[in-house]
Amino acid sequence: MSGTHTDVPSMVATPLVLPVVADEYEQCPVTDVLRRVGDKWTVLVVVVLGQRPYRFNELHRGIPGISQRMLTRTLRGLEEDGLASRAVFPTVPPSVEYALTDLGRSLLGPLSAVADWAVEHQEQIARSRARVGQERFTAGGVQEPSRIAAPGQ
Amino acid sequence: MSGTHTDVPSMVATPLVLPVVADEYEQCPVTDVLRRVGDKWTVLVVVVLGQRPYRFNELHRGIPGISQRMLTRTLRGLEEDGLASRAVFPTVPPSVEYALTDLGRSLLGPLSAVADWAVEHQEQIARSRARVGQERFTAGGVQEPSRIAAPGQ
DNA sequence: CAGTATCCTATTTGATACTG
DNA sequence: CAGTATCAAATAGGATACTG
Repeated sequence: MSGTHTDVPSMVATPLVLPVVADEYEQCPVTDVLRRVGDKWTVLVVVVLGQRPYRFNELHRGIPGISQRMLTRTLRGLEEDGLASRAVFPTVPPSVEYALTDLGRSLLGPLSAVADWAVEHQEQIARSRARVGQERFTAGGVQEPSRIAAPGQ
Repeated sequence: MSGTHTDVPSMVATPLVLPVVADEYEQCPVTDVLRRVGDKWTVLVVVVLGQRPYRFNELHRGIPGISQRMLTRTLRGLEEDGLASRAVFPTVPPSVEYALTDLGRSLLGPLSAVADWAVEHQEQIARSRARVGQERFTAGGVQEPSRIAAPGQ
């Protein structure tokens, strides 16, 4: 990470002294977006809207499995953050068009960095999960009786 | 996003036909990592471990606000995915050292892309939230009576 | 069409106490 | 020191029904 947001100590010795109060993390912009982006549907909606503007039910059909309620909530969230726009056309029946804003489109790049990483390493991760699952079933021993003799305090 | 994982239609016309079953998204590697990374503590722990290895209570002190339970769970998750390693030294009292693996370190880059985006746009997002909050209080009208007359069904 | 309202379940997180 | 166990609270998510 860049280090601009929540300054983790540059390289201080134990004990580490973070310049933060107990819950400053709650307001950390990085934690903030990652939690939004980490919810169940946001990324998917952003990616789909990244293709072109969509109307509500069109999105609903386009993202199988999402409930009307969650689609609404997700879109409201994106709108609130200025990532998507909502344009209402007073026709009958009404038509509402959602589209990414410039800000929303600017997120597509960074997002794909993580996405690419995920795709690239998915097998390795899957293998790790399987292996750790096995180890839980078998072993009970200590891995490395080496290196450190006694911990500092 | 790269398009390798969940192929969103390249640019097909309405109605869009996603080549996915209802809940294939649940197993999408991208959704998968983003949900892990979107939890409350994982990114923070990864970033701190990105500095150097830490022992358990050292991490606990280094991340104010995290409970012992969540620190354990977060670390177990990272370990399971192969992002962090856990080395037990059979001293008395016991000493356990956590560190990022190569895989874990390889995530730092992609993560910082999103992190930098968040830092860069945090004010714009904050302003948007404030503005939308205001609009909820005031307006009730339609924004754009323009462009479309009647929606296609 | 594009939602809202309500109810309910599941998952996440936190607080507290105890242990090898 | 490095956890585990248990319980409670908060939040996310889903199903269903109704509406301008």
